Amino acid sequence: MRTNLMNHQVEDQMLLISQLYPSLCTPQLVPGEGETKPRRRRKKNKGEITDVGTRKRKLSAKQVDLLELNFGSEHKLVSERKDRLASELGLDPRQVAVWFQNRRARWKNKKLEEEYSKLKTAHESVVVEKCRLETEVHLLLYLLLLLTFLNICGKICSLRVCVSLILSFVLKTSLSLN
Amino acid sequence: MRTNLMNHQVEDQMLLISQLYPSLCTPQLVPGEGETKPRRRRKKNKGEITDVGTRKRKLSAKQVDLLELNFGSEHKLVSERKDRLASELGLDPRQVAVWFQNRRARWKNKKLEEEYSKLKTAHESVVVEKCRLETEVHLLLYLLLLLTFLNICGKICSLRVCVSLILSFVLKTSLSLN
DNA sequence: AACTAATGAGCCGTAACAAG
DNA sequence: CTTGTTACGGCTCATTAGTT
Repeated sequence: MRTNLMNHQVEDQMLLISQLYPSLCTPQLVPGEGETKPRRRRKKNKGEITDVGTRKRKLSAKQVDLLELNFGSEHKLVSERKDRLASELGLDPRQVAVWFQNRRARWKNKKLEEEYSKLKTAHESVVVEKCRLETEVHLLLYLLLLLTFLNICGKICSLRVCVSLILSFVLKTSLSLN
Repeated sequence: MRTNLMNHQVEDQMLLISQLYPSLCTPQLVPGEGETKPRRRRKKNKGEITDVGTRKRKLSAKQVDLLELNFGSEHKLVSERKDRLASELGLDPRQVAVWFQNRRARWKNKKLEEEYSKLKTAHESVVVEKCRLETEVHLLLYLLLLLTFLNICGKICSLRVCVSLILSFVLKTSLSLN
């Protein structure tokens, strides 16, 4: 709750104040008075010296709105539209052109930022999927190993069965021969 | 930042400004009476673009070099160093502070760009690896299928061998019994 | 001690300009 | 026009210092 509440409409009042009490705006230039205690309660309007020279450096919200509207429909600016806008807004055509230039630059930067965040999310999702695939590969390798092992075991068992069968056959025949 | 304040004063303060920063004072600021909005150094359409002596809007290469040197050693700026730099460069301390602020902003943007390109390369490599893993998964699935098939075939063959063995055994015994 | 206003410094957004 | 640079206004935060 400070001077930041004083916005566009208050500027004129501040201007009036600064005109009525010009000494308030230049306290540092005359610091020799009242050195005893009154250090506090210096003019609080120090931040916005909306003097005659500095008036309206920033465009008003209404002007910006209209400019944004026009920018939304078309980023480029032909001189015809520029002049029309300038007269509508009460601005210098040069100011309108500069505003559009800066706006385009800002838009470009914002675009880049968007690209960055998009790329970031895409990257993260791809990383997640890569991890998933890695675990899948590990699982599949394990399965492959297991299956091979089982295959070998099966072969061994089959071999054992065959061997036992052959042995029993041989035994039986030798016994029967005896 | 009292000088910042004085920058916003009315015409009677302009004398002070010009005394403090004669090289920076733009002459069109002094007669700032009829200008409604555009207060700032504005004179591009005036005939006296050629008074280079009073202009000096851009810092000289030498000044920028020294500033860059100092920025390289330390991005932050304590008031002591700021004042020293300002006196060394013949600049307003406010200008030095502003320059460092802008330089930090530029550095930040550059950093972001670097981050972007780094992220991009990382993203691309991860995408490549993901594709590799996908083909690997496909290959492993194929191998798994093949091995399972071979396993089944092997079992069938083993079964056939066993059956033939058993059959021959039965035949032999029956023959020997006969 | 708690409260509160003033102040200083930093960051952000942006106007204006300059150079290319 | 685009890109880069200088400067300013507004905001936040931490610190300081007068008031209660």
